[in-house]
Amino acid sequence: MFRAVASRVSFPEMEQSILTWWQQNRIFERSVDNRKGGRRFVFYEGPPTANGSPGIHHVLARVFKDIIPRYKTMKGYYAPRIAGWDTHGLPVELEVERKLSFSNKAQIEEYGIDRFNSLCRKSVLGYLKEWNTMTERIGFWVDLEHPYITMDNNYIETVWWAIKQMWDKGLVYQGHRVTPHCPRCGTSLSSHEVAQGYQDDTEDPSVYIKFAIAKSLYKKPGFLEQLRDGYGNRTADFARWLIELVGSKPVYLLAWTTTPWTLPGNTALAVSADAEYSIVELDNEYLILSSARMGQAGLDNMSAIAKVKGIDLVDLRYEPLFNPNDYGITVQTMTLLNKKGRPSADIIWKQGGYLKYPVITTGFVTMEDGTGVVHIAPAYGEADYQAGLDNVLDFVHPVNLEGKITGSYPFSGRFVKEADPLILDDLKARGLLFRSETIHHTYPFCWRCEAPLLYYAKQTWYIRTTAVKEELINGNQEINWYPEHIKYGRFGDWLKNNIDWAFSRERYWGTPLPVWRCQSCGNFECIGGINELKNKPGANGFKEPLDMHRPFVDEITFRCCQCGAQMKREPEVIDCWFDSGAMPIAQWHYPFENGSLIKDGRFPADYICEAVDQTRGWFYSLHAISTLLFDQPGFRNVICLGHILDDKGEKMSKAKGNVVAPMAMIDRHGADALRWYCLTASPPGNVRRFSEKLVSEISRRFLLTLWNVYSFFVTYANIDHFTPGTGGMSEPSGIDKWVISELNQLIIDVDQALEAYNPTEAGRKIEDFVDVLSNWYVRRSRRRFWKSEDDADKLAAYQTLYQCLATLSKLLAPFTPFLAEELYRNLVGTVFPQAPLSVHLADFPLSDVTLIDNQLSSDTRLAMKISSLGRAARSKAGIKVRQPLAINYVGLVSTSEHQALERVKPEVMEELNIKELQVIDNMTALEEKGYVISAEGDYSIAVPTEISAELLAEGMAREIIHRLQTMRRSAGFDITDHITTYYQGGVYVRQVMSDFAGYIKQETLSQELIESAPPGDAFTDSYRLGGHDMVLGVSRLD
RNA sequence: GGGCCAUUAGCUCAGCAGGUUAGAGCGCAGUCCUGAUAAGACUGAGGUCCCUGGUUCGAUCCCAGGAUGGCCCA
Repeated sequence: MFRAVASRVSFPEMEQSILTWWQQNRIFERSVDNRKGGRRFVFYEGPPTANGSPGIHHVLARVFKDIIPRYKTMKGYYAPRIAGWDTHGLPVELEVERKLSFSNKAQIEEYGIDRFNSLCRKSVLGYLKEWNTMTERIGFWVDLEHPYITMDNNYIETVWWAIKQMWDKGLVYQGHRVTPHCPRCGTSLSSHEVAQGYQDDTEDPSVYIKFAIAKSLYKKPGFLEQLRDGYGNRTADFARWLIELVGSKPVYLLAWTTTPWTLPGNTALAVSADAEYSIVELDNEYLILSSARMGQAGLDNMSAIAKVKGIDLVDLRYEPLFNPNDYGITVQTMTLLNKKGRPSADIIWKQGGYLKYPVITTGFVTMEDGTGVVHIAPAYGEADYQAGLDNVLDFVHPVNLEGKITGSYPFSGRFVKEADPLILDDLKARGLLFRSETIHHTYPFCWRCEAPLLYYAKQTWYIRTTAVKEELINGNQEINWYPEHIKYGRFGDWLKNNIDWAFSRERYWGTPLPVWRCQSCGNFECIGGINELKNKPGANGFKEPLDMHRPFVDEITFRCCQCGAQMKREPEVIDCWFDSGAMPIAQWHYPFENGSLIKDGRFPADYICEAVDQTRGWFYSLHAISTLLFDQPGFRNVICLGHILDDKGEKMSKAKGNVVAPMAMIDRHGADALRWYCLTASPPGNVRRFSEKLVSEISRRFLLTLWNVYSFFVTYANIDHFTPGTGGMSEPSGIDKWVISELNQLIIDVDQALEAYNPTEAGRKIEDFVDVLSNWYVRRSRRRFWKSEDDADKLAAYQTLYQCLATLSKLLAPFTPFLAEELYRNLVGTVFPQAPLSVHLADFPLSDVTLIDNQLSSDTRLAMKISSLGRAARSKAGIKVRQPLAINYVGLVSTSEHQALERVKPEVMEELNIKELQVIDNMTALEEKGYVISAEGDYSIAVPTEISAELLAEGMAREIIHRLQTMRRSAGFDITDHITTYYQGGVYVRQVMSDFAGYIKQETLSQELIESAPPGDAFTDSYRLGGHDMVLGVSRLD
């Protein structure tokens, strides 16, 4: 006997009891351990931060993370999975800062880094319980008892080891980087924070500045000759030509900017190599600007005295607007290797005591705005900085971290925005301001204090990822991306444009940068482990128990191996993306423990899954670190999920109040419903609109339908004491063979789709199958289950439906683990004691291809099609299906389908309640005879509207049966109860009752049909059917 | 400003080497069936396949340009 199954079900309650059972029997652990001999399947969990409540997008990710390893486990793979928590980083610090109402770094230092970090440590796992509850409740199987945690000493030690590896290969260096900086908070902001603070319609100056060509320099005796030696004839000849052209009049390059305060930092002007530039005369002076931009600069009607290409202007020298040497500002040269290989020329300039200030070309000069001559200040823009490196420009930075001008300028000491008008006044007085206006544009502000952000070059530690750029790109070839376009799209482009990874942060709560610097000679040393640090000569400052975080690690010093002075740690911590990217090794404390993990198959991952925003986050850090350390990608297959929006297509945010709480959704609809929604509602890579309506719809349409089939099966199987695997010979009918054929095809389809990391397609196939199982197989086979004879046909029906449900439980196990378990334990567990205890310990079903019958499949499709058309025609004619009809005629275009129709004829006849079905060529003739025709595509069907008295009587009998059945149920009788039926009516009713007595008795389990008023205790009702009044009554027999 | 993705019925989504009449579910209107019953089936209404060009005998599909939305980056 199966456990009785009610047709009504609370999925959340059912799931809870399954959940408890799993925990009691440690099913997850066993599902993993059982497969220990099998091939490894490696899944990496991208660690979330548990300092906030999990959202619906986390559920989406976890469902997709879960399904593949579950499937692989059932396919025989050994797939241990470890949970992980990301615990470091600015978001954690900001959360704590908010709690303490801090607004800048000075307050943190004042408060004490130790106290601050201990609050971070407490705060970061504050929502761990909620996360674990959610994770377990949705059935995401991952080892939550032994998670990796990025703030653990062991984890940090591996990260140090990784950095040291890179250090030893010369891949770690200190350089400058331009970052968005909040002058009020005194800190850099992450790109995420910057994105939050853009304000449209910000008013800023829009000014055109004249940069004077350094004529006096060119006129110095011997200078052009020197230039010719250093830079070649072209540069010298062009300079000479220009000087001669303008004669005694001054000549200016006209540039445009919206940030006058960056002008003192200007050290170059950029032009577009291919663009045409005009030299125009105005008020006894000459201006050079892009021909295409003259209109916007107010020079519409000017005619050029000469036109040149941008490339001609390159290396032309101009006078600084503010010579830094005059204002006490240090000039640095951007020291990286000069890629152009012309050191000699720079030496000439420097020896002459001249500033460099050249015209250069860059790719980013546009003709969209400005003058086609772009002001370059390497200290104040990322592109400018890069241009500075490429061209070995001078570097001038007269602004401090509070955003105030330094040096001895007339506007020194002012905040940059306040300095803007003073700078313009100064330039105007010297005749260098060509035009001054204002514009409205988008500009970033600090999201906390609303100060305008300034882009500064700051000192930062880098990992030279560009050194392995080719390897990164080649490694990407081996990764299967789902959806595919990410591979050469977003991710591929990112790799193609790879720049070195600025991985240090001037913050507090993070993995400390393991670099010590000698306070005397400046020698750097990188430390790759705790023992290494302890064994350093003169190592000092350790505290037990060891905490590798700041400020404790800052206390540790040792002796410089070069000069013997004290080595102190550099103050930075590292980017938390490095932490998570190092998880393949750090979760195992490699190489201090688990030294074999690279060789024993624990690296790389076979599968990872996160949302699309991780392309530049975890996907990249994982790929980069794996490539840097082991010269291979860290993962082989990745599902990249789209984002979730609310039902109106808007981003979910706490401020808007449209955030969906996953647990509430699960409490109402169950985890399986939510899982099924996530897996099948839309392709994983797409943006999706979430709405509770869709979840409940899925629950109704799919889960409840399946449940009803299951409940139907169990109810009748128990009545008939059906026990799978026992009993005599069965005789599978056509429809049995058909559904078994569909089932075996389904196994193939689902298997292939999951193998191809496409759960959505796999799920949709299952949906289709359950639909036809319920609405064709069960509906059409129902009578076979409740007929009274226990024959081979009935047995076949039970065996068939049993096989479908038992197989479905296994196919569904990775998708809806709870419902699958419920089905399996009741259908399989109760009957086969030797079978695996849980569906999740079972093997994935194997298809028997010999049972797949394509002809049967297409025949049945035809039967469905014709039946559907037949019902449509009846509907049009107003004839109920319950009314038997003598004949229907079918029109078919394809002659091959004539035979097919012959094969399914009995089924269609039964489905349409007709006595005969014939193929006919000429439909129009029938139409003239009053038949009602319904047609679609190549198919048509005709139904008669005239019905014989005999058939009408039969229809009446069926009508009466229907009423009696309804009464039985209303009276509360059991399905198997036998009854006595009473009736009263006219002659016609009496005739029908007697003509169809056997049929009526059989269908309604009536012992007798008695024509009399029903006794008082009978359930009674009166009807008017087809114009005939009658009273019916039913009473139960003991 | 650049890159990627999406745009098909009121909503959520399928679809198509380019091929006659583009589908499903929900919702709506109507009908039916029923011992799966707080289910189910059928029918109907509902479409500029985002727009404009191009390629083609033929374009929802391929190409170019544009619009809108989303994401990433500036």
